[in-house]
Amino acid sequence: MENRDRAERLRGSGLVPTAQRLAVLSFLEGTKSHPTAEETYAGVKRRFASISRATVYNALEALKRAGAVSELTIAREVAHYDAGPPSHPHFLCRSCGELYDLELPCALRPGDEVLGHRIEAVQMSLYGVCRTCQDAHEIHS
Amino acid sequence: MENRDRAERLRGSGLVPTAQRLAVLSFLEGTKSHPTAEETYAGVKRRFASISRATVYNALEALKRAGAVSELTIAREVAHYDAGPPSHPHFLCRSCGELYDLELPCALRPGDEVLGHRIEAVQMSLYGVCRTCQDAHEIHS
DNA sequence: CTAGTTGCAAAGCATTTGCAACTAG
DNA sequence: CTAGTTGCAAATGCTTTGCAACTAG
Repeated sequence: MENRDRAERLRGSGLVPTAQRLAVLSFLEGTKSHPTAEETYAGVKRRFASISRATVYNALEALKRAGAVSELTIAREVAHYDAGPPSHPHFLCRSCGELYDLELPCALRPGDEVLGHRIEAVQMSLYGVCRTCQDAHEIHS
Repeated sequence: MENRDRAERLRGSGLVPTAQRLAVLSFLEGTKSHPTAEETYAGVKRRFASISRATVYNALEALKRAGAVSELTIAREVAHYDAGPPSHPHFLCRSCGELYDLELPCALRPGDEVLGHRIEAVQMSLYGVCRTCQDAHEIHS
């Protein structure tokens, strides 16, 4: 019953830990992909049939505020959400569309200050062709 | 008549240097802000009244392909465009919405390889409260 | 009560698409 | 001719909003 912990965490951030929010958070923590808001809606709806789209969007916003999830703006069309540790770089392959987590430290971190600006979140986004797609291409050539 | 140079540059990248594309490129090079596609459309339309929205979007896409401009996905809702040197970090203030260029070197650069993935573009996005807004807030407290 | 949340449907808006007309080679 | 571009209007699709009903304290 990890939900106890989740509820505590949210309460600690000043958020009412509603069933809907816990369902969203639990869904995001249970996946290693980086679901979009729509994917999150679809995924959560499977276990929580009555949840509405607006509520999922609200929950994502609230969880983001609470620091429980982070929003990736690496792709132009849609936001992706990540419940993992914040501030690691991401890599988006333009060939297959796969979104990778890179386990590298980032030079800048939330809490740092740059030129007087207070940093609360950092996103390092890398774009290119992933290893797998490069290999696949070699085979065909 | 810098447009000669621009045209050459585009041709070199395999792009037909149409008047519309040159107008878009020239507009972006002439501003230090980071216009959205809509702002670019509005700005270019002032000098090139007949240009259409779709053409501006097409041109931005083409210029991006050619490496003449880069697209910032720092904000969720809209793409911003930058004709400046690629790969410097950007800072978005959540209080005033201002988008700052940070004149810092980035550890990773296009052409590098990370874990086998070939990097073609890098975006370092920082979010928080800018110096100006922090100062303004202090005054009120 | 009061403030915060939910669910629904409708609206908003940035971006894309279909397509016919145009242009450069 | 042929491929690439343009301009227009309509469509798409993610996200937000308005609002009434519900809930916790």
